Amino acid sequence: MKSYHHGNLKQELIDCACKLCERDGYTKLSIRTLAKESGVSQTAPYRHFETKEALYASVAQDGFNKLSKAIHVDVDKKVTKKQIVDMAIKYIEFGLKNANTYDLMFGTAVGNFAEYPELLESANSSYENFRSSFSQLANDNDEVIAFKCITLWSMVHGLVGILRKAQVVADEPMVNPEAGPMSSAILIAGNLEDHLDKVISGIVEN
Amino acid sequence: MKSYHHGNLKQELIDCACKLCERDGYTKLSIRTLAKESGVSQTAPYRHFETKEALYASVAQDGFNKLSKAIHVDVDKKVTKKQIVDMAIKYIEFGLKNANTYDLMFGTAVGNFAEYPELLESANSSYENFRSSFSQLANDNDEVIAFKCITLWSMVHGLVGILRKAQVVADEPMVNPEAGPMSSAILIAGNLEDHLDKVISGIVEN
DNA sequence: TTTTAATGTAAGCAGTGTAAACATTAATGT
DNA sequence: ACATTAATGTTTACACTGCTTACATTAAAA
Repeated sequence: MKSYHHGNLKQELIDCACKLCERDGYTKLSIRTLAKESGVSQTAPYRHFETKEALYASVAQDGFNKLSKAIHVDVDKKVTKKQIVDMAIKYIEFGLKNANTYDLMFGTAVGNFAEYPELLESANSSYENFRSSFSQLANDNDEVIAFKCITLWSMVHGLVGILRKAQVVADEPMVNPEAGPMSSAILIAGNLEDHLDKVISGIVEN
Repeated sequence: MKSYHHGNLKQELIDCACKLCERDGYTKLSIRTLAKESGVSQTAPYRHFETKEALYASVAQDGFNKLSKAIHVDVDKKVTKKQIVDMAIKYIEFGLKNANTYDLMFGTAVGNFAEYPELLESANSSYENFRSSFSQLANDNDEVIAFKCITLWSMVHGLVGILRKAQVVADEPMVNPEAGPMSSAILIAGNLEDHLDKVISGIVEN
């Protein structure tokens, strides 16, 4: 027989929420079904998450941790441009494969990261991974590096959003550059590495 | 006394929804309060919008129309680089000033634009404005132009997302490039025109 | 071993999207 | 001019949501 106390409810809720958020989108997630899934009463989750947003924050944090792993490159040896290109590709792949989680990480569902210090830490750490790797590629002072990082990050982050929209209409038989932004986006997706190589070169040597 | 039929309910609902969505975020919008606002029964809106998503689609469409106006440049004379830089700035300003509407336009609240042909049309038209202006700047074939357009759009679109996150912590007293992505983003925001000029040059001449 | 804090439950409020059945009126065809 | 029909509105109701309050159980601390 099961005991009154669950023992590991918080983590189980997070794990389950991560799965459900990614599968159905965070909009569809309800605390009640989450509780049911863990065999616990409707209001039990509120002992571990003050609000639904707090739960979202945990899911987002988990997302940033996974992102960090996904884009990690070994910083011991000198970082090459190919590695940064690879990093960008990994980033984009992460955004596309974990689209719903990505929404939680970069959308407005969690209004202010500062209210969730652990989330803020994971998010900043993700960026710091990227920044420190990139900084080995460009011979610039910190401020210029910061500019270039944001430029690259913006582009890659923007691409994720645009490629996702494109996938919705991706079963078009023919891709015509004049047929709208989405077709063009697909064009890029089929050629991602070359594209990023060019763009990153442009950013670094400027 | 007021008549049984409203006369202009659909448009009034859209207008009201646009306002409320922008003010409070689309998450907070409820069909019931919307109906109340127009002095009509709770379910009346369903005569004009099959689902809440359909209403969102109308708000998003309105957003794309406004975006088109905001970034419009006169195409009669030869387009200059300064005009494209200006366009980018206007785009970013639009995204920041109409952040909640922007979410509706580029988020996942409206799953598939193809289900709302008018929305799709407005969205494509926005992009076509941008593309045709940009194409006058770069002497390339359609495919290369498509690539460059998506690159610039991605960057600008990505910047909107990142700058928005940055604003949340914008009251930091000191901005230090090493203090995380958000501080760096603010750095860019204070220098947007120069930054974009450089980036756009990089994209065009490549 | 008592006290206390952490973690669980039960019941209930106010709000939501939306479906179904019905009412009123504007538009249309003869 | 009038009957019919389609459009647009209302009422009622269902199943669901986040969250609050009051209470129960048990693990941890004194």
